[in-house]
Amino acid sequence: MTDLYTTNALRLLQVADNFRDGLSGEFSAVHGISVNEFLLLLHIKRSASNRLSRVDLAKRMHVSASTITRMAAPMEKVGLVGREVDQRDARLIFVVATDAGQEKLSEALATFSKRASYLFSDRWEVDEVDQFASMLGRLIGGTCDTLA
Amino acid sequence: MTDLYTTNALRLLQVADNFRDGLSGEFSAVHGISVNEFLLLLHIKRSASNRLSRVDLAKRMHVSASTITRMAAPMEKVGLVGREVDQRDARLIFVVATDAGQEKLSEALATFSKRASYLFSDRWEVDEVDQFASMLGRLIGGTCDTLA
DNA sequence: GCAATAAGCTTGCATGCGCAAGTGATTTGC
DNA sequence: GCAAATCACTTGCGCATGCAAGCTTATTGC
Repeated sequence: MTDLYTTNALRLLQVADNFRDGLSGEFSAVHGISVNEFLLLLHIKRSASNRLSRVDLAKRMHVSASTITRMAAPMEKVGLVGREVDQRDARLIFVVATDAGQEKLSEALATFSKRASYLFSDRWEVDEVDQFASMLGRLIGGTCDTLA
Repeated sequence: MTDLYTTNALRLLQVADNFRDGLSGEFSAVHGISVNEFLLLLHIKRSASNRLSRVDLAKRMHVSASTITRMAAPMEKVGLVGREVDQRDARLIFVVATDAGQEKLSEALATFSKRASYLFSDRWEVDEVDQFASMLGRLIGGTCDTLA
């Protein structure tokens, strides 16, 4: 049949898909944002100075720069994020979270954590969760700016 | 900060994204198919009778029925899949893999396995891989038709 | 200094996808 | 038996996204 590496990779994709799908539904219904909008806010909050340039966001989120432009526009309109310019480099336009944006992130993060708990807590021992975290940490490696 | 469940879920999404992105690039460059087209072929191969109806495929792949219709059309045109009708129920249109489709799947599966090996083998002990498989298996649960 | 190159961002175009409506085939209720 | 409901599939429409081209601003080479 197929080796264990392959099986693991397939299951990894499947589990992530399932989780993301469920999350997407609850996010749009309860908070009115998409998973990617949530991740955008989260990346900003986890950044060093609470703001990120568009290309920086694009790299961290694994999307193109144009996607960031088109994601940020409606979020500005709704008041979740604002823009700041760099004094030194007029090319840079930072995305910052407004108070409303931070509030929205906080609510969405609660939903996220709730679903994460459902995923693990019922069927897992505490030390297994620890070990799983360490395994995932190694899989992420140093390849990208880590979110968690 | 954030609890371990949340961290794990974030990392899970991140690892899956990374893997899928890399896979997508190599698939389109080397095999000329998308990840979803690969998964479609794989679902058919893993099915009981080497063929699946469109709604069946949609459920297993977590996409809408219209997506299957639109994915299958170009794959038929290129000769990777064919269609079979059910004698009993004229509504059903099964998707089957042609010889070329099975060949393509086989090549793509080799690429997939190679990348899966890269992901795990360098940094993992054998029994860790075992344990990871069991953990992912529990995360998938009985919620959906399993692919691996 | 100034031309050439590069970086950050935006926009036009094409693609992939979900949702809702439509069509034809089958099952159900009575 | 037949009308109504259900199911499998397709199609029109809108949204999200990547790629390539273009614009503006910085940097580099000389």
